[in-house]
Amino acid sequence: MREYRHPQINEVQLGSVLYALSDPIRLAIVRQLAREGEATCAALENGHPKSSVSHHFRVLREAGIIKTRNDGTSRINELRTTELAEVFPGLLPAILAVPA
Amino acid sequence: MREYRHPQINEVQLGSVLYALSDPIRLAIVRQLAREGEATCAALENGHPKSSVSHHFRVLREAGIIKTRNDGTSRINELRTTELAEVFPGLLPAILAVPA
DNA sequence: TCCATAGTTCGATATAATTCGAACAATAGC
DNA sequence: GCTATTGTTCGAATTATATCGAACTATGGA
Repeated sequence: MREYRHPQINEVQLGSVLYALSDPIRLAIVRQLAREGEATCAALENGHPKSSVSHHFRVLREAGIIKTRNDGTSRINELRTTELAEVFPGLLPAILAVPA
Repeated sequence: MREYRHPQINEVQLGSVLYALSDPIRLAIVRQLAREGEATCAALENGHPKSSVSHHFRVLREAGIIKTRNDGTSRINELRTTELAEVFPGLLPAILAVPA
């Protein structure tokens, strides 16, 4: 399967990041990735249909919040924590500190 | 003119705050309020039609980000900086630290 | 090769948000 | 009371987003 386009970290827009994280499903995905480090898409489905979850991953990926790599038939996702801290210091920690 | 409903600070939802701030016009309003402390709606119009600006103020108000009080025919807006810091510590500073 | 697994993409529907003019409301001043 | 100023609300058009089934792609293993 083909590679994904991930934006360069300095192309990442604050507005897109905030928008992506304003959705409860996407925020839950991000919280879980923060806890677990990495996870496949399937591990983050939580009962939602695959196609919906795939959409949300795309939004997170294109906003610059997650990085997805291929591993066999799976995709492994992780937060771009360090890079995001460079351009938006304190933002992700402040969001993740809020109790779910 | 009647008073506005402002949510209690502990009713404020993270998702609503992030959504409200994901819009460029609303973020610009918030940045200007952070610089200037308070401002009337007219001072924040920046060439947009009144009705559009009024809509954005409402979104910000209902998200819990700004407080609006009446002063004659004007409304004076200010950020709920201290209260927001109680429930989402570091969030607003992190956002405002990003260069416009 | 055949089949299962993991995700993506397409397409259609439904819901929500943005935009802005026009009409309205409230206050201040003359 | 009349008028100007400030902002809200309504209504309608446009645009964007979410949702999810169905078809598809790619990989791995028997």
